[in-house]
Amino acid sequence: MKTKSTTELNDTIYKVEQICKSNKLGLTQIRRQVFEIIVKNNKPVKAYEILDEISNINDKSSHPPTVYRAIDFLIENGFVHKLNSINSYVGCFHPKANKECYFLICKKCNIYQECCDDSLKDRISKTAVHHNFVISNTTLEIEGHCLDCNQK
Amino acid sequence: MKTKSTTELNDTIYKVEQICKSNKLGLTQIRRQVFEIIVKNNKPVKAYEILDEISNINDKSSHPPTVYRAIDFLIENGFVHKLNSINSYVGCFHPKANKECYFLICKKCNIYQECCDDSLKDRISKTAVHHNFVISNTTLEIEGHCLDCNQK
DNA sequence: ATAATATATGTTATGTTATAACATTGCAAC
DNA sequence: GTTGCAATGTTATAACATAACATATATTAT
Repeated sequence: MKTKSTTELNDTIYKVEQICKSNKLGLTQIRRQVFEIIVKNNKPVKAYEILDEISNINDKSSHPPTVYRAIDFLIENGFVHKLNSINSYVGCFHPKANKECYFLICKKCNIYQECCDDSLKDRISKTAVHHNFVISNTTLEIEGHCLDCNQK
Repeated sequence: MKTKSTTELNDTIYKVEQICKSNKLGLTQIRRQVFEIIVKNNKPVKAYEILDEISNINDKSSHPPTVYRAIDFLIENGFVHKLNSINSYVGCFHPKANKECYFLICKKCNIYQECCDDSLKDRISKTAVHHNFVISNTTLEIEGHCLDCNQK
């Protein structure tokens, strides 16, 4: 699975900054730090891993609520997604473009890919309609093995 | 959302008993109790709720591993599914028929429905193929509101 | 029947993930 | 400059889950 380039990472961070600016969302230092930790990791990150990194960066120990609050902010605004199946967080590489994101998670190398194609989205929404159900939030996480790991 | 009838519940329990018998799976007392608690609740159940009920039934306090081990057995054999988005467990009403199950979960009344249609399954598997990905496990949980709750 | 083995359960302790509740700070608007 | 609000700090604890080892129960081979 292809990892993200530095350019992609910086673009993503820049994009989020712009969105926050134009929407008057307070991208405070901590929120920014948490976001950077998540996107730069390039793999799903755990809340307590973020907590450790934040503590290191700022040279003083932080507490869980600090991190969870930042994560909440980032999720609310579509900059980060939670992978429920592995209690981890990942950056969104097309913030605001998709409300819903679907993921492929490689169990071996732990790298993930977003797979938000419309046909899948359509299929899910048709399923909901068929059951008279109004969607507020969808979790689709496909675990397995990516091409690289499968060939090894 | 329609709840399950007593007949359906009993059928499900009976079916699981038969599957265990013919596959030489030890459906021990605790495993059976945990399964019954899950299916009879008719809504997603939390591990510690099960723990309480088990303790009541058996008139002595049980410990978390007892419940989690039973859950593991039931999940491994396809009798129960975990809803990762809400850390809860639900019974499967067509055990063994589907390896993967997809769910609609009403945030208001907390009732859930399975929605394992083939077209959805196909779409997901096509998505995986398209990304050169081999699926081992899929989590699809659609949260929102069911017809009844929406009309209120 | 009995020993050997495997399977399941009991028990204690602890690890991991997440939030409640309240105090404090920083900053903008009046 | 004080009121109000958003964000953060801090303490404590809730909620979810497993490791590790002891004991019991079932299965099987002899």
